[in-house]
Amino acid sequence: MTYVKKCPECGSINLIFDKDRGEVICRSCGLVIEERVVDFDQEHREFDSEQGEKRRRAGAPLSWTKFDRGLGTDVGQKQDIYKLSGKERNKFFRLRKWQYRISTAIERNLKLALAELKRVSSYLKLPKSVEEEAARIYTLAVQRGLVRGRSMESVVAGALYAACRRHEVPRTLDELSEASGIDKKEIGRTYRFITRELGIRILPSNPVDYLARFASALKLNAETQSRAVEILEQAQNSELTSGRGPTGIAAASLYVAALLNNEKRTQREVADVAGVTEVTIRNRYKELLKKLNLMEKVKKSKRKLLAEVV
DNA sequence: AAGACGAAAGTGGTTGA
DNA sequence: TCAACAACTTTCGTCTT
Repeated sequence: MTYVKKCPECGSINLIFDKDRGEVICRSCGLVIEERVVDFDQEHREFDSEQGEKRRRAGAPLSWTKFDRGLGTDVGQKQDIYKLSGKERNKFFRLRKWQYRISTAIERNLKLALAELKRVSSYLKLPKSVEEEAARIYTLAVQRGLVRGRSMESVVAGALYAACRRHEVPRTLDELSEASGIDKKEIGRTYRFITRELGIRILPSNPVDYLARFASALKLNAETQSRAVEILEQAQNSELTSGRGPTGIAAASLYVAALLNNEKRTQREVADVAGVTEVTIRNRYKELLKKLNLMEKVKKSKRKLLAEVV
């Protein structure tokens, strides 16, 4: 189990992993390359299946979407209890009670919250990796006491939004709002709050990430979509994109691309799927025409349309 | 009649003193 | 903490197709 393949000092590939000390050492020059390495290999050999069974210790993979990360034990499962009697049984009930008490507010909160998280995430058809990330963020937020004074649901939504952004599968605040039933502004607020408090850095989302989804919602063909990507790239090169809402830009690019490819959609239609207003599309669209010298192209394609009709 | 366009006023958030 | 500010929205009247 080695991450390092070559010794940075002498370039030798003759490395040895000292399990007891947790170090990777170069055999040629003696340099300690990595300290405190955790050995993930099995620490035993199996000579037959019986030994394997006995020695293998494994469980379900760790998951942040379980409130105790998939670990955990319940005291006293039904069948066990009836095998016992009297004193022993009382002992079990006492233990159960204690466990219930010990499972703090944090854990109970997590249980509920993660259920909610799964609900929203499956509603939005988010990939597993995003769900895991969101669960991690939420868990951190709970541990830091950031949920206090905020509704659990809004923090869940905020965590999901952040996770989406980090994984470059952005959903709009509107979509999140619809899925979770939380006000858009509220989600935005908690999102900003928890990312700031947890020091999560998030790149401004790229309009391109929205194109595919919007295009399919508008039933535009692939050609139009790639046209929109081109337009978007030109726009970014002309610095038309900074400081603007990414959804508005994506929407305007699609609108123009649709015009050019004779697949016209109304501003209203595009505006609706992108969750912006027609006015915003118009503004972006105007800028696109002016700066990218697409004016003639659009007019030309309009003339062509007319000519075809006549 | 529907869509596109543009002006004007309002909203929520950021920034900088 | 407050005011200035940019982006975006809402609303509404007008023009075009």
